[in-house]
Amino acid sequence: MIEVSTCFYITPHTTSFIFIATSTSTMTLQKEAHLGLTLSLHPFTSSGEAGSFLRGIDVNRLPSAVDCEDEAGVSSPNSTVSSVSGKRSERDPNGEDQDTDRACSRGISDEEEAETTRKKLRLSKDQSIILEESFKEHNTLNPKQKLALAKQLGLRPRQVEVWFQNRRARTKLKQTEVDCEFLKRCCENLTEENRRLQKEVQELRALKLSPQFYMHMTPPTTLTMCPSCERVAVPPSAVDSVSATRHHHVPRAFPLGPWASSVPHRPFDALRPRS
DNA sequence: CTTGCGCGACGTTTTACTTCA
DNA sequence: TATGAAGTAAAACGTCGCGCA
Repeated sequence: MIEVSTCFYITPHTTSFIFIATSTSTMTLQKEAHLGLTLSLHPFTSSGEAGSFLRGIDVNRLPSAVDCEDEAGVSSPNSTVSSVSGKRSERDPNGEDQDTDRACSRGISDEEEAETTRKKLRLSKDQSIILEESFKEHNTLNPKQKLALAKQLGLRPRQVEVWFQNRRARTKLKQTEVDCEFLKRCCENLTEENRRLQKEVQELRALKLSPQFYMHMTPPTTLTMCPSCERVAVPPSAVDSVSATRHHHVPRAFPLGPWASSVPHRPFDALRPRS
């Protein structure tokens, strides 16, 4: 069993937390590693850049990666075949189709095969690391950087370009998933809060209908009201720090009791749907 | 204003690989 | 154990829109 610990930070607006993934099989482990950006959004950048935080694991030593490494190695960077068309001048017209067995089995020539298929390159571990490092620095490349990186990796500039495009897409997808999950939780929390407040309203209304019972009681609670917007503020203990700081008005305290109906604006108006 | 070019975003296709029956 | 179907991640591609010269 191999244990993978991955730092997982959400957007700056959300609480950071640590995600611990325990992989019980090489498959799971490899998938996490291939994802690279999985659960590893950069903690403090607004752009949501992601980088792999997998540590201490030689991903490409896993069986599948080892198998493909020779083929995808830096020594044979042109093992891919670009597809038929392509307006980009960078596309390599010299790609050779090495999968002749498959071509023969389908009864077509190598040349035809080369023109109609594309061969996918598996990047080596070193190539992936360098690309990831580069992506962490800047998630887009100018032509000069692209050429330099391609030269360093032994890849074609087009391949580097495609890798960055796909990497940006993956980052965005992951960020969307994270945001979606966060909004889902917000919605759940608000629903629960709404339910609680509705119940409170019912209880308060019930109390208001029976003042003779209520008059002998001391005010049960203290609400604060904002003198500017004249709305009741939630007690500080029940509100998170973000919302508390967002409310810029200085609230004043007033007791709540059966006389509360004299308050200019009914405190729970905010709960009513706007017409 | 039009045109051509380069680039990024996005959706899709294809390939390599793993799992499982 | 071998094998093929199904599923998945990622490399590669096509297209569109935008900015710029």
